Amino acid sequence: MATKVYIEDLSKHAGGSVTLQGWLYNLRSSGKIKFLLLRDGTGICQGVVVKSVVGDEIFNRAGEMTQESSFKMSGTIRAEQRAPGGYEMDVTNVEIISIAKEYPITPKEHGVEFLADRRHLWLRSSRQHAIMRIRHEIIRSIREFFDGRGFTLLDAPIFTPAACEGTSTLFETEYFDLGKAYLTQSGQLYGEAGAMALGKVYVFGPTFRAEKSKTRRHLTEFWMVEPEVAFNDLNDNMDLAEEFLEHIVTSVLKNRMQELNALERNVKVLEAVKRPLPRISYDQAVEILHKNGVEFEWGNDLGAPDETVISQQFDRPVMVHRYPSAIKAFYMKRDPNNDKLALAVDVLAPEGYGEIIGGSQREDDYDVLLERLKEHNLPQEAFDWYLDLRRFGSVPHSGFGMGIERTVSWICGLEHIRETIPFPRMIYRLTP
RNA sequence: UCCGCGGUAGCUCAAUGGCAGAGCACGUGACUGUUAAUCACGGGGUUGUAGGUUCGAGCCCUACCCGCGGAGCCA
Repeated sequence: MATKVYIEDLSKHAGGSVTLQGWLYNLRSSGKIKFLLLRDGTGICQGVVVKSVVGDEIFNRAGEMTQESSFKMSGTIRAEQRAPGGYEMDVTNVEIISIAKEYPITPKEHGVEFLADRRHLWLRSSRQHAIMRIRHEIIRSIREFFDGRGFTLLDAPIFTPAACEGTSTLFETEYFDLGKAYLTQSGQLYGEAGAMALGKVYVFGPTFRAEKSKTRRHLTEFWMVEPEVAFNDLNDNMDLAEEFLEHIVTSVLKNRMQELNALERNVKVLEAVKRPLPRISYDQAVEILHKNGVEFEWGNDLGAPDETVISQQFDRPVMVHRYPSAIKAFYMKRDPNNDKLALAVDVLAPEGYGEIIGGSQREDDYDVLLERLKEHNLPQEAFDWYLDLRRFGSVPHSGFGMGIERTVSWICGLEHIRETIPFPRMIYRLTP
């Protein structure tokens, strides 16, 4: 048996004799010559099986395989201009591992429900493969960004005793003798505790929202990365966010161009993501809406169609800051120059992908924060530990949260968020 | 929760109230350069469920089930 190699490393083995292991992506036959497309998770390579070269037994064996049968093929690697990957194999031997039953996902069109029901198989398709590789690159670059800047990863709990923004959107479960527990909808409050301990932290994990949303932008379970930095004000926070986004997009362009091409993504849009990102106030955003003929009343939150209109004015993500405090969370600090505004910032992705980042400078004054809790009718006991952060050496601090799946959706240019995560959880989907 | 669209072969979809169809997939055969290969032949159906109108319903009506998209909410 020749050396076992992966398809992504084939360029190092040109002219060499190797073995590939994988699954049959497709088979084309022309009488005395067969073309086997082997998929191994790193790429797809075509093996050319010629009857007069391998003999009847191996030739017929190759023809027995069905789509997604697992097998090994050995032979010589040759540069081939016609091959999508640049190389193909002149096969000398084929070894079947397992013949697949009739595979439901053919290289033709399928409907959404059909594919979603077979998500565990759908992941094998080249398009899903490309998305998962880009998702991984995004996550890798996120960790690289923070790890390279002195941040400490702080894992927040998933079971929480109370809501951080009200209970209506929380998944609830029984927790032994301690009553109800909720699945976290954000690790932020714990991130703030971490920032007071370690200065610069990031929380990275799954979050849960029981919103009955049924759109292409919503999951009930999604991943969020949430940096929190002591002594950062709102401007520092925006500086961090734009440097962060630039780093992620640059990394994907550098390391996953092949996958972006497989998705037919227009990379010009991504190449434009360079600092500085435009920063506009909520007031300016409202002006833009009015100029574009959108009826919008100051004080309302921006809806998805409003965000699209605003983002279409720019060629890169846009930061909208200083929203009306009435529509923002209790922990956001008010603007000292205008009590009606919160020191909040949302980053809107281009092309109508909407909000991918939401953040703020946090309220650091004990008395003000206590007042906000009361205004929002939140139970003070549940937040006593959080108030401690203001009792014992409170400092200005800021942070933001970025939704991984919306970011993947935008960078990949996808129609629907369900393709951005291996096994999506949505209001009407819990399987597979 | 509300609004809109849809459900016909394994898949994607056609079918003026009048014989249930095509492409792909699958099976058999042909083919030494195929790229979602091509060509020939073949097997494949309780038209989402229940009722109603009609000489006759995939098509019209009622209810329900399921799916998709959007709004609100949010990342």
